Amino acid sequence: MNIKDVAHMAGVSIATISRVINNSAYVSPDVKAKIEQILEETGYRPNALAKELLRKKTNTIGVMLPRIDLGTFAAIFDGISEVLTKNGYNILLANTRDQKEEELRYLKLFHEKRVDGVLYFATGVDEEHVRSIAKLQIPVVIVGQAGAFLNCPSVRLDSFEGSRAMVDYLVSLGHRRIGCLSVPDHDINIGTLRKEGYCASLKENGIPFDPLLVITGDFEYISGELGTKALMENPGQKPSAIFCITDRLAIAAAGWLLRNGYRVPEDVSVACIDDPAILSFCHPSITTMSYDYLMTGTLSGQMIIDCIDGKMPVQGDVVMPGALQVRESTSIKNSSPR
Amino acid sequence: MNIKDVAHMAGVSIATISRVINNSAYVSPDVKAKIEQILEETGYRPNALAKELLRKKTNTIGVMLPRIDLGTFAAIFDGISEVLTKNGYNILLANTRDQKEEELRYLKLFHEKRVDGVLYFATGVDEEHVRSIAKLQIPVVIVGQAGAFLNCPSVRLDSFEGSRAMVDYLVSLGHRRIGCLSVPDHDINIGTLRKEGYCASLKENGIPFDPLLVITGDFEYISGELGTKALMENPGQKPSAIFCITDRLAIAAAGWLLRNGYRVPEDVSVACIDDPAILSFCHPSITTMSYDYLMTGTLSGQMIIDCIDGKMPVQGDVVMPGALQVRESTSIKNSSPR
DNA sequence: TATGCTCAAGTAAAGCTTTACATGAACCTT
DNA sequence: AAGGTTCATGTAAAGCTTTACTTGAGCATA
Repeated sequence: MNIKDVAHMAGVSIATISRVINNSAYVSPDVKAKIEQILEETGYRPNALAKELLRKKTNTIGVMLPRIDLGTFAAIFDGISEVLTKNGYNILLANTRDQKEEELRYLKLFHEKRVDGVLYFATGVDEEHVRSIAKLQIPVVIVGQAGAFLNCPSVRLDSFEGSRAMVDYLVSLGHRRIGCLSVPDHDINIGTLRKEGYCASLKENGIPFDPLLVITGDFEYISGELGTKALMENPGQKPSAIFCITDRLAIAAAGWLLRNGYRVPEDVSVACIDDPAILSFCHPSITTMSYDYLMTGTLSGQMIIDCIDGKMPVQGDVVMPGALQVRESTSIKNSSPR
Repeated sequence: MNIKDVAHMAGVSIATISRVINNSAYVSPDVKAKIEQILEETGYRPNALAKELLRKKTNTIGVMLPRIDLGTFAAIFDGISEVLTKNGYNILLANTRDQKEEELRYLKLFHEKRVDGVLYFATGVDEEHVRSIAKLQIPVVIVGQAGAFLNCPSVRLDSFEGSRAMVDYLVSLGHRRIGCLSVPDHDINIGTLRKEGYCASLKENGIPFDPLLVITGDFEYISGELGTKALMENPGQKPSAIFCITDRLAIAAAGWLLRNGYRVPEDVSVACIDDPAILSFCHPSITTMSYDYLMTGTLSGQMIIDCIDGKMPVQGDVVMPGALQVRESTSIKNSSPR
């Protein structure tokens, strides 16, 4: 079923059908009524491929992100999809599941599908990626934590500052031995800046960096459990607080501590970065650095639209500030630990 | 930049370029080498719109789901995207955020974009939706909890049976007053069958249904908190166990109880349906009915591919069984409650 | 009545690709 | 040497839409 068939049924030319569908020119009332009836009966919908091929605009944005199942990414994505949808754009989602090869494959796909723009949650970034993205020749907005690059506008969470502020807060509670559950930093990723923030705070506060206090794992719960175990079974002095570079690690850390006879926060304080809703509702609720994820999403969505429309965004790089959320999982260092 | 430009640069016809790109026919080595070099230099990629328009196949699957930020949906989606990607399909994601109007809009979009098939996580289903879907004239696979309809193949979680088994389990622990945190059932949705399972178990076990024990909210944490509060401040006899129709409600329920001086599970047991990873790692870990979400996703992905390929799936309707996961949040009813 | 204008609808091109069919050169066979 | 194959590449159609331009009817004006 195409526009030609409809035209044939109505006994008019295809141009007239197009005019009725798009309401783009005057069509006499009786002809219009007849065509509308046929459209209704047949359920005909114009072929977007043909239209987009002609117009050279697909109204599609490629969204590349590493893991849609992480609460914070999902929340940002929600903001993105709200704005894009409201402005008539659709989303071609590339859920790379942290696989770099997939990113390159998807970049090719974005190119072939002629998306109007790309929202890029950077994870592993190297020369080849940068070249691939540049080849696209279309607007790109960087979203998330990785540093700005590629001369693209970006919306980023202030991970470094947030981490530093959080560790500062732990120090202000009297903690000096502060464990850190982190991730490998072979690529620019979410964790890198956060670990740097941790280090910066220690330095400012005159606390020597102890490599035994930093455990490197990944973003999964199990890593939080294993990391906490490693910290607490460390032959040296146990930490009185654990700083986790993301929420899942903190939940698992608190879980392991409670399950192994430690009290949270009386014996060990737990804090992290990122604030999915769960952190407020679990027990103990978890002290964290919260960012406005929905806003992060809507801003980046708006930014890519502006780029496409040729309006250079006034502010090229937006840095979203974190807000300290003090909850039940942190307290003043207990001078007589159990 | 299009194939014509490349042909011009290489001094050959567009057909030859196409043959090199698709490796679809023999091209003499020297010509091939030259073309490949030009392709590399220019970064040219063929326009998928034109190709798809010609071939009448978009290699795109429309995936409609109510909330990508729910852990279980995200997990199923992960399975879907794994299978589809592996088979050369792309995903046009419709994240409706529980809005029915959005569903209709997206169905139209799927039609216009000429997706090859649709994976439909049914939420609110009515006459108009059924008609709209039928109009698509393409394969549809129903995913999730809602009952089968539309004569489409489906992959569903056995919500009714899972809920009944869970409540049976609570009864086997000696619980007779079992609260239920549920959701409105004005549409066929996830919650409907689960509440029915709860009722069925009570009936089988000879426990009278008490409407005061059923609290209707929504899928958010806050609902779990408010619902638990309502149950525990109920002037009648308090429940000794709370059955939640989904995970977030259970986490919030446990949180509220612990925060208000109740012990879990000694004073009140908490159990639910759905098993995102968090339920194993929080404290207390939560007894639940677990489904194989990844498999649910891969199966439904495979099914839509089979439908597109004209292979009718051998089994039209797959029902995924639940597996009881007994964890820390449930225990034998305490005969002397605090 | 002849000219010109407006209106409603039609014609055809462009957008980019794949591929069936066509072409011409080079080689082989008898 | 004539005819037949094979090979390497070119030509052109089809897929479906939007829209600039064209057409012809009907009417108004001088």
